[in-house]
Amino acid sequence: MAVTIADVARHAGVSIKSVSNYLNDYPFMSDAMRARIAASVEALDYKVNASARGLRLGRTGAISLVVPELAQPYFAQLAEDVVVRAEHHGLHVSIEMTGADPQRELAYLAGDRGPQVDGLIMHAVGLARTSGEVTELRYPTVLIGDEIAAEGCDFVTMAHEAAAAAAVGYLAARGRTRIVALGAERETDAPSGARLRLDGYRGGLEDAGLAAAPELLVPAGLWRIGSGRQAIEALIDAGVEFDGVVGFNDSLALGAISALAHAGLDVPGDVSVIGFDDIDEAPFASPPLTTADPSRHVLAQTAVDMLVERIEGESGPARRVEAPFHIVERASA
Amino acid sequence: MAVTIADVARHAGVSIKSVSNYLNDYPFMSDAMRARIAASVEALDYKVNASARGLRLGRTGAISLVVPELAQPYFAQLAEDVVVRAEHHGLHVSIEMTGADPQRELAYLAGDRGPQVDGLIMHAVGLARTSGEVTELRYPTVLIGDEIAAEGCDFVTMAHEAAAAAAVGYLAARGRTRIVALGAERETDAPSGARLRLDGYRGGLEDAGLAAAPELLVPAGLWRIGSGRQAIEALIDAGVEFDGVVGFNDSLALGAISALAHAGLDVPGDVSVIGFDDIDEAPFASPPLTTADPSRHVLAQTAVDMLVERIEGESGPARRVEAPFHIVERASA
DNA sequence: AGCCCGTTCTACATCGTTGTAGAACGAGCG
DNA sequence: CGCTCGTTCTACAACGATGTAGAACGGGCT
Repeated sequence: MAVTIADVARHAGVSIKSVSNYLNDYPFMSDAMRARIAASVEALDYKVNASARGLRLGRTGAISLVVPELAQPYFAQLAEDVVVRAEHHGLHVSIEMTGADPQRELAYLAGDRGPQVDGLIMHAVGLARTSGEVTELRYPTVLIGDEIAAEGCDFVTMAHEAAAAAAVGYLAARGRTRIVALGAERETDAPSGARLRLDGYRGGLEDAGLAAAPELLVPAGLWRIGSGRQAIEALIDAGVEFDGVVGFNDSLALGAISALAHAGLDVPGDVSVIGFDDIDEAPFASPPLTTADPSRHVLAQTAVDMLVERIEGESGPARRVEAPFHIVERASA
Repeated sequence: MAVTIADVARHAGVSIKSVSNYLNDYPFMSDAMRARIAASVEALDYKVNASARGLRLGRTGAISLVVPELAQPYFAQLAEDVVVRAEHHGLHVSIEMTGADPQRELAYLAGDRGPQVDGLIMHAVGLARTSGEVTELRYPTVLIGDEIAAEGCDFVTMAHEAAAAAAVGYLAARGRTRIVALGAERETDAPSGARLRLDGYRGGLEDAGLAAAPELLVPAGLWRIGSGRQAIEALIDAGVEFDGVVGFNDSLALGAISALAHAGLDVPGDVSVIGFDDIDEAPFASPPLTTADPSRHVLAQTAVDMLVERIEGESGPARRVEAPFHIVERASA
């Protein structure tokens, strides 16, 4: 049986509450008592029981981070940023995966899945593509990246549209005229990140005076490197002409580079490629990947900080923060 | 205030214990009662309080996964495998990072850091390089990857040595004679993965009748793509001749490919590169990365399953499982 | 009828912690 | 001396769930 606060109290010859006070840095305590208790804690190797404390305080000291897949570099790196920032607030992070399934995303928001936590950070991509309203929220919640129709929860989002437009502009300025949108989805009304990036792509084309061509709108399922590779291979096989690719994330762009290299095409000689996210691997691709950086660190940090404020009782209206972006110039475009 | 089991009982007009029985699928209950309670649970949107249940049962329903960095693809993908397998057992996973710091690794093992959980899976790399004995274990623990001197905890490890030797053999069979060990550490007595891979490298060299050369032993700090790139750039700058690289993980190997491409060297024409891990990105590098696959999925799955057995009371002697490896042939070597 | 037994339900104690209320103490004041 | 006040400590209740013990019931047996 684990050693409890009562064991420590007995060992130190003091009351249970005094031990509790010691553990919680209660200021009105003699140094002698503090020392006695410290010695007993040490001697018995006492550790507080988080369940009991959680029950008493109504807090668990943990938050959930819900993402589609951890294996995607962008989400893994986001998760690392979130874990580090949460630790800064003394919180632990339980990580859950949805596979971009809207049902699962909903279940996490409603608290039907996942561990009990004090708050939730979710990067919803499945739900963002459907247009239902989410009303059931079990915990203080911060949504990251994509926006969904949900009441009273904070958003930390990125400049999907402006960044995508800038990426297209970047390619157009370098003389590219047939630019693929890699990751383009079928139409939805919901303002998902994917949809906004597509809007930005269209806007960028228009700004540059380029014609839109439906065959250049290439969907890619889950935005993994393998999907990007397959999609571009298929495009080449189909004989579609193109001289630029905007990958809607870096994994897709890296997949495109892989497909182009395989087909014997030069990047950026024959085709320029630009990505989105600036994942850690981007500088090391061949060629190094030019990309739109939506400030992942800022996103993660802001999301955690906002969530902590909510957990601590902040009850103002729902907030919306948009992180800045900038184009990181490398050699692929 | 959240709705409790007592609220449900009152609403349904039954005792608290009956609600508890319902929630725990107690078999001796009339269907009428079951239905009444189900309706009340639904009506009040009742969710069990994990802290209270945890306090009563002495279980939290969560395990910790402790890794050096989540941003490294290998650990991210391992984490995904662990989360998926844990979910299969109804467990949640809290992820912690150590930055490979032995002090932090120790603190997690001793339960001085991290949330309260039912068990711990750790990929220790800092501790594996020191040779102290670890005796304090707070939870049932499974160590993954590297072995450390710890009493009574299960290991799930991989064929570090044999795989590294096979990788060297693979390059040697293709006529490579000056083979770099990328990720070689300074000597330690502790049988860390890094050390075992180096031993395997040496053995492979010997088997192939090749001479060892100290300038081909290249350390790389944290095994990230950037470290691999830097190390190989420095090697080229120093004028060291080599025609093969064994990356001690895939990120390092990918960094090597990046450095070689940057220097205008052809892979595998001028230099063959082989990695270790078979991360998801390996097939999509230019050229696709040949690598030693230590069966990451098996590792993760076995670790979780063994931990679950321990949590459920299995008390046999410490076990040691070694996952098989095989070389995945692609184009980089 | 009287008994046992399985089913169905309830009351109560308990897990380990922290908040509340208040006791005991000495110092400072009139 | 008697009072208040701040400090230091203690006893007890409470958080929300589950295990134990046992009550009440009806059916089947002798």
